[in-house]
This record gives sequence, structure tokens and C-alpha cells, in this order.
Amino acid sequence: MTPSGDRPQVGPEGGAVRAGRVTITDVARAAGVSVATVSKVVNGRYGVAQTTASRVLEVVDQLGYESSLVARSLRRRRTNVIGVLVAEFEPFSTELLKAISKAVEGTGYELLAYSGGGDTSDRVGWERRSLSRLGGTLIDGAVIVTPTVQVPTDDGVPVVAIDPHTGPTGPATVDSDSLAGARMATEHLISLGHTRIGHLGGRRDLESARLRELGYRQAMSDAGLTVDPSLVLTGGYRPDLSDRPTHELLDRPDRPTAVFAANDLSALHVVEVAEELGLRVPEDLSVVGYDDIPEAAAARPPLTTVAQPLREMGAEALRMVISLIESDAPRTGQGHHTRLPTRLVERASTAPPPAS
Amino acid sequence: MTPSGDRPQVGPEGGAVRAGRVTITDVARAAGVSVATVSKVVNGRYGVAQTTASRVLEVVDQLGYESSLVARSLRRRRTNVIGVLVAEFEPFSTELLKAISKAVEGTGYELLAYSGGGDTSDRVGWERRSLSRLGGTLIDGAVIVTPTVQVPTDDGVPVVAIDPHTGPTGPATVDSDSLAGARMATEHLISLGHTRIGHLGGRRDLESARLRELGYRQAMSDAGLTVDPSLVLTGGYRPDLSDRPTHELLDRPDRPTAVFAANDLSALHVVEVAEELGLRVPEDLSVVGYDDIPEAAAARPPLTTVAQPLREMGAEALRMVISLIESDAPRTGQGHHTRLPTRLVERASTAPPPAS
DNA sequence: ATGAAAGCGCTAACAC
DNA sequence: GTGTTAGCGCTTTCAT
Repeated sequence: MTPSGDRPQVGPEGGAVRAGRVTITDVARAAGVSVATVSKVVNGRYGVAQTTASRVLEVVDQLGYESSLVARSLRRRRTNVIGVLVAEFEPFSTELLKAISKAVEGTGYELLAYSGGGDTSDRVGWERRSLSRLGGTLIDGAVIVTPTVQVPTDDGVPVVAIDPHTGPTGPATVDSDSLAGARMATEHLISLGHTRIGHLGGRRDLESARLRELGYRQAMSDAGLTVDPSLVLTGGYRPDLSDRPTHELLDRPDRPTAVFAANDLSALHVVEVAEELGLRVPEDLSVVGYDDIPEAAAARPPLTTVAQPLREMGAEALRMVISLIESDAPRTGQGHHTRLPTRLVERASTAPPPAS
Repeated sequence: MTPSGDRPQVGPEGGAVRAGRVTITDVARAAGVSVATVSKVVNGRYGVAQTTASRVLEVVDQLGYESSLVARSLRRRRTNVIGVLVAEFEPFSTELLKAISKAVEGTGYELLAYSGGGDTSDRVGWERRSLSRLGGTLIDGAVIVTPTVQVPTDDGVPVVAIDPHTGPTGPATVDSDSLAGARMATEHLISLGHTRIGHLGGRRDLESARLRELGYRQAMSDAGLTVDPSLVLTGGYRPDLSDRPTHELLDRPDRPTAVFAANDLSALHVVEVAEELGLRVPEDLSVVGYDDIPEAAAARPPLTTVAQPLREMGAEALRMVISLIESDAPRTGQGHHTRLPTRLVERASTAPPPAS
């Protein structure tokens, strides 16, 4: 058969004209060798003649062949891809993603971010699904952001959880010191003279949310202040879930003079609602958030908040998965835990309470 | 064989205890049926007895089985996953990602973001590689953010490019009106009284960068101002690449009184360098950026910039890929192009030039 | 109603 | 050096 026999047509720019992806079979046929040989050449294995190799490489180039990650990962053990699993791409997870992306440079790994929690139906347990769908094949390891349940450590790939479901137990985790952060936030409000302080809590299933509420309670109690139970509500870390509790907090004559929200997104929503109600921030109401996402500094007024070291947390989580991937030590149920410090960032959403 | 024979061990909480992922074979074995039957049940196909189905489902639940995206996508046509391909996760691409993530809710698709440009070696052409690696199998369609080359439209999955390599030609694209935006930015500086205005350009391979420079030149020329060629440099949309040209702009006695940078990231770097040099922004130097990422509003001073409608752009791009995926019309080389309007956001990084 | 078998694109043993 | 073969986990005819 003539070499040009049934080789896929090649356009003027060297791109394949035939529809669909170029597969290893196309390359093999065009180069007149077996797929196995193409595979060897592409993967730089030994045992291929110089001349064959260069001919194959030429065809690869001509056809624009690139091996399918999917097919390859099904067969191979390693893919050099690390998964970042999130419920949804919102400011917190994307800040982490930026940090991980920066840290991944030069490591030889690529990043694949997957949002599996889209459907409201599986707001809980999405990480298990995502992990099962991708793990063991597509990705060598995973960083899971704010999982709703404890991630299984024994089955599948190495996993590190950021802002985990549960505290220092189970899989490897990275988080920041929510207790201290929440105390700082609350103490800041107290030092400004507030005594009637509300708390808009986070996701009840997350350790971080529980610790932030605890920090708030401790600071109040340490200052000799009693907590009005009707002022402690749950906003689920989300603006939409925060709407009703925020109104509950502000639609009343004896409303608090300050609110500590468990994250920036819900704090920002408190500011919004306050303004709809004709309350000025910070003159009539002080608001403190948590996280220090860029949106917090960008808001009007700029939000006072507790900064989590998101860059470091992302970098650390990446370091940890990579080390888990590369050490072949059997994974025990008990992972390593890193907790990083937080700090208060005073901006313009807090001030002394109205004279009244 | 007894049903309990070689079924994988199940732990107290129903989680699989054996290492590795639970595969369809495990389920089949545990349920005492064939893999084909399990597949049918899992995919809700007809032709399975009620009792068999419920038994299988029970085992699925018990073992926590979830089908592998990889294996499934290799065999099937559709995966209901849309890829967002970026060179790197930085503020611009992640804003788009947030927008697309918001828009994807309720569509039945899931999002997979892949950063393939990690290695500096392939700063150019990463999108071709990523597309080849994922396309045709893992993802049903792709949104590519700022591709470095023209994306092939004929081979593989439907593609929409945001801020494309080339203007309205080739694949479907979404971008914003860079020409008008750049004119607004420059006119704003001129109206403040600036005459010596520098331009820190973007990535030369992108249409948007060329249009922003053109808009700058048009506004200058319309105002009867001449452009000093030594004041028009390229920053490549990146802080690191902007460092040298920024110093070239500012380390001189006859430095400009204002700089229009082609995106916020490089504008922010100009502000940084200016401050290192002891220049106050905006008193000694005015700076305008482009994009309006959250970091722009969060900066000190808050950055005057040209806002791109990133939310709309992301939503529109998603709408377009989905419609391409769902219409089985053969893809022509010529896609649809949407160009959205920009607007000037005046903040505190611009002011009249120093009296001198 | 169920299962056996082929095959998606690829890699890894093993044969020639 | 190179090709043949098996098989990764899954879906899909096609027999039974």
C-alpha cells in the first residue's frame, strides 16, 4: 500500500480536516506503524528505531495529535493531574483556586477544578460523588474545599480537605484558626462600645462555623456580656440563605447595633439589607465579616473582616496532596492537620454604636 | 454461590472498606448479576425486573458506587460536562468562571475547569493541547478563555472563545468593546488635563490588546495629542511581564503624568512600582486599568478602570456552547460573535496632572 | 429479563 | 525493533 493510501486528509495548515479527534490509530495508520509503536514514541519509551521515531513524530505534528487524557488515565496509574473539588465557584473557592494555581507552577502537575454541587438536590455529599467520578482514574489526588461530609480516606486517591466538615480528625486538613478569628472580630466590636451584638452563623455542618460561633460566645462572655439567643442565627455562608435571618435580625425595634457574620458573602448581604432598610453602615449598624475575599475590600463601605491566609492555605493543601501522592506510605485514616493564623482587618464597616 | 460469597466487605457505616474505587464489577458481583444489568439499572434503562433493580440499587447505595466519569465518557457520546479552559487561574479567568458557574445552575450541565498553560514552555498553544486532551471524550463542549491561537472549529467538540485571539472570525466568540472602552479610558485622562499619557499594552496575540491600543491612539489623535512612541510599551496583561516596561515608563525625567494599562493586573502593578519610586497615585501619576476585577475596587487607591460585563460575558458564552452542543447543525468554520458594551468606572487612581 | 461480548483510546506485557 | 494481545470501567447491541 502506498504510504499516502488511507492516511487522514491533511489541510494546508497541517490541521486534520476529518471531523472528530485525531486518535492514536489515525497516527499509526498515517505513519504505517502499529499503535503500540506510536504509544512508545509519544511516551519516549526505549526500543524504537531513530528513523521510525522521527517519522511518527512528524505525523503527530502534522495531524496535531494529542493523547486523550481520558483514555490514558483509564489505563495508566498516574496522570499528573490534581483535582480541586468545589461545590460551586464562588469567591472563597476561587481565591483558593488562584492560590493553588500559583503554587502548582513548576511542580509538573496540572489542575482540574470540578464543581459537582450544582444541583440543589445534592448540596450534601457532592464531594463523595465528585471524588468517585474522578478519583482512581482522572486525578492523582484531590483538594476538596468545604466538604459537607467527612471524606473517606481509605478508598481511592489521596485527599486534603480545606475548611473541613469536621475538625482535626480523619483525612488531612488545612484550615485557619476560626476560634481566635471570631474572638478578634467580636472583641473588636466590644472595644468599640457595642454590647448588643448579633451573630449570623455559617454552615452548621462545618467545624469552622461552629468554632466561629463559639469564639463569638467566648468573647461576649469574657466581656461580661450576655448573648441574646434570638440574635444568633444561621446564614449558611450564602447570601440567599442569609436573607431571612438577616431580616429577622434587623426588622425589629431592639435590633443589634452590630453583627458579626461568619463569612464575607453573608456579611456583604447584611450590609445590603441594612441599606435597603435605610440603616447606614457603620453609623447605625456595624458589620464584621470573615475570610477577606477581594470583594470585602471592594465593597462600600469596605468591610472590616477577619483575614484567612488563603494563599498559604491553598499552597499548603497542594503541598500536602503532592506529598501524599508521592509517598507510597499506605494512607492511614488519620491525616496531617495544618491550622493557620488569622488576623483582623479593620476597615470602614465598623464604628462605635449610635449614641441613642 | 451464596450471595454473601465474595461481595466486598462493607463497613459499619456502609462505606466500602476495600481499597480503591468501587467499580461496576464490584456492584455486579455483590448483587449477583452481570455488569450489563447494573449498567442498565444505574442508567434507568428499560428491561430490568423490579426486584432485580431494587436489589442492585441497594447494593449501589451500600457500596457507595458512582460510575467513573472517565470510563463512561470513553464509551458514551454525551457527558453533560462543559469544560472551561484557561491558561491559569488568575482574577480575570476566575471572574469568568464564577459567572459561568452561576449561569450553569439548572441547565443540567456540570463544569470542569482545566488549566493547561502551567508550563512556561507552552504559553502558546495550550488551548489546542487542552482541547485535544479533554475534547471528544470528557467534555461535550468548551469555553476557552483568552486563547493564544485561533481555535480549530472543525475538529472535536463545540467551542466558544472569550476574548479571542482574533476578532470576529473563525470560531464563536464573546468579547467586549475594547475599542470604545480604551477610548473612554483615554478620554477620561485627557479631560482631566493630561497630555503626556503612556500606554502599557496587553498580549500582542490578542485582538483585545490591539484594539485597546488603537482606542488609545484614536482618542489621543482626536484630541490633537501626539503619541510619544517611547510611551507605548507591552506588559502582556501580566504583572511580571509589566515590570520592565513600567520602569521604562516611570524611571525617567520626562515620564508621563498618566498611564492607561490594558488590564487591571498590570495597572495595579504600575501603581505598585510608582509607589516604590516615591510617586503618589493619583497626585503624581494617574493610572487607569481595564476589566474591573474585584481587586481593582479593593486596591488602594481604588482603581479607575473600564468595566467589562464579565457576568454577562460568561453567561453568554455558556448559552452559546450549550446551544452549539444541542443543535446538531454541522459546525461551520464561522461562528457567532457577541460583543458586549463596556463602561468607565471612575475611582480614585485618576486626578488632574500635577501643576508642575 | 438477563448476560456475553465488543469496543471506546490508550498503555504495558509479551511475542516475534 | 516492532507488532500482538489483554485490559482499564463502562455502555450497548445482540443472543439467549
